[in-house]
Formats: sequence, C-alpha cells, structure tokens
Amino acid sequence: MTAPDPRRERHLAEARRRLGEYLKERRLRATRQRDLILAAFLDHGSHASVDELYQVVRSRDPSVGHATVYRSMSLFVAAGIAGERRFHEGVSRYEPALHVDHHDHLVCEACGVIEEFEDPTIERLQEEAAATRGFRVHYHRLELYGLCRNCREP
Amino acid sequence: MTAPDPRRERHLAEARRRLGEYLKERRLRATRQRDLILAAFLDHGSHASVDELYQVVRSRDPSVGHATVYRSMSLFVAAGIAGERRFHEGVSRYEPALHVDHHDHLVCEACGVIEEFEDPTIERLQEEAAATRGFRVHYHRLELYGLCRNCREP
DNA sequence: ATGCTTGCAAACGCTTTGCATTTGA
DNA sequence: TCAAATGCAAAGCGTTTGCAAGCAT
Repeated sequence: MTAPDPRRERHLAEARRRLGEYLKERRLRATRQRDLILAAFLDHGSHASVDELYQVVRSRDPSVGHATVYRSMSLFVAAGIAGERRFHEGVSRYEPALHVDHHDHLVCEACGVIEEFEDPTIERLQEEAAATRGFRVHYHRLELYGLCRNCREP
Repeated sequence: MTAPDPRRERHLAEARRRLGEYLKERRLRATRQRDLILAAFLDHGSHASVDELYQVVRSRDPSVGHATVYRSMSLFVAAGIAGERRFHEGVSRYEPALHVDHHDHLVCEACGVIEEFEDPTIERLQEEAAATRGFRVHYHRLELYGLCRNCREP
C-alpha cells in the first residue's frame, strides 16, 4: 500500500522499544492491541484524536474496543511516547513525544489545519516572564488561532 | 457584607450598559436572571467556571437553573463582556473582557492559582512567527504551567 | 496459575437542547 | 400580545470505570 517510510519505521521501532521498556519495568503486558494502537498513532502523523485512531485501528482489527484506545493512549503518555493536547474545540489530541523538540501551534479556524512552529526567543522570554513572577515552568502551551494562507485569500 | 469596591461598581455599571446595548440591538430581553448572573460573574474575580457561578447565583436566588447560567455566559461572550478559556483540566472558565488588556496565564499545578501576565515582546514575536508562515492571527493562547513561588518552597 | 487487559456497557461530568410555561417589551 | 427566556429533565458527547472473560507471563 504505502511505500515504507524509513523514518517512520525507525520511529515505530524506537517507540516499541521504549514501550517495551516501560512495560517491563512495571510488569505490565505487551498486547496485540497496544502494538496496533501504537502503530496507528505513529501512522497518523500528528494531532490524532482518540476517535480518529479508533477508526484506523478498527479498520485493521474490528474487535478492538473504544476504551482500549483511551487506555492505551494514557499509557503512551505515561510512558513518554505521546503528548496530550487540547485545542479550543476541547477534545484530547495526541502527538508523538519522541524525537520531537518542543514546538507551538498555529491553528486555522477555517480549515482546521494545524501547523507547528518553534521560536527559541519566545521560549526564553516565557521563562523570564515566569521567573520574574516566582514561577518555575514545567511546560507551556502556546497556540495562535487565525487564518492560514489559503483561507485568507478572498 | 463586602465594602463596596468602586472599581467593581464601575465595571458592573459598564457591563450592564454594554449588555443593555447588545440586547436592544437584537431585540433580546433584559431579565432578572441575566443581571444576577452578570453580577455574580463580575463579583467572582476571574476564571469562574459555570458551576462556581451557578453556586453563587443559587445562593442569591435558588430558582435559577443551571442551563440559564450556561446560556447567559454564552450571551456575555457574544456581547463581548466575557471571554471563554479552557485550561488543561478542560472545563470552560470565563474572565471579564472589558477593561482588560490581553494577557496570558501562569497556572500553578500544585495549588491551582492562576496568575496573569503580559509581555508585549512575546506578543510581537508571535505575530511575526505567524506572519512568516502566512497566518493572520485572530487570538492566541499562552499558558505556562508549573509551580508558583509558594509551592516551590520545600 | 496469576493477575493484567480486554470488550462491553453503563456511568460519568460538562454542556446543550426540547419543551411546556413564564415573562419582558 | 407574543416571541424570547426560563426551568426542568433528557439527551449529547467525550471520557472513564466496573465487571466478567481472555490472555500474557
């Protein structure tokens, strides 16, 4: 079907390794479902909702339940493989947490496309703003909502 | 009970005026409930959830329904009196939108306190980052999560 | 064998909606 | 008068949970 993308292959392999480690450490179990969901997650690109993943997983194995996708995604977050985000719409979306430097998001309100960007100066200023007020930052969230290039055009 | 805060008085007066305007324009109606909820909202300070407002409103008039608070808050957002935000927990919280310049948030993960801050340089850099990528920004959201001064101390 | 995982369905918490009734203009 | 607004209860929606059965170890 799809040509094998060597980068994705590597990422899948590493995510599997990381998950295996995490499971072994805590005496949890490697299951067919978890591997299936992990693959669907990495196939999806980024910002997948549980329901989107559920659809993909189902197309490959209709016996997998909704709850299992929820439970697995929580597990992946705990294992450091996935990061959870909520954009303005409110549903949880997941993005790969391995090999990904921190980045922020541009969200198009018209077509829904989500673009990522990074700006080290903004990061630094955030740290400074927080430090000034006595805060130590663990993580942050920066989202810019507006219109993307395509949707701006009349 | 509480000493009358002149600033709050002014804000309530202006919010009432603005709401009155908005209602008249669209031939909507001024009701006791809307005024009650508006007052509770402005009394609350900032970042009130619907349920928190509902409790306050109820203590003043137990006949008011849950749904009316939801409907009123949506109305206030539409009228430009309130802004809606969702922090990581997921529930909608509202803050006054009048007399308030744009600001961002520092959220303490330990005690839950939400502090506001503003940084014009960050704002400018955001605009630039967006423009570079062809986006026009309508609004943005920046939240820094971590520990506040009190909660950092051992 | 043990106990973690699963699928299912029911429960959940927040929010919205349908509807009969009340109420502001 | 009469459409808008309310209160209530029910429905929606994404998410979580209880439980009996299944499966990895």
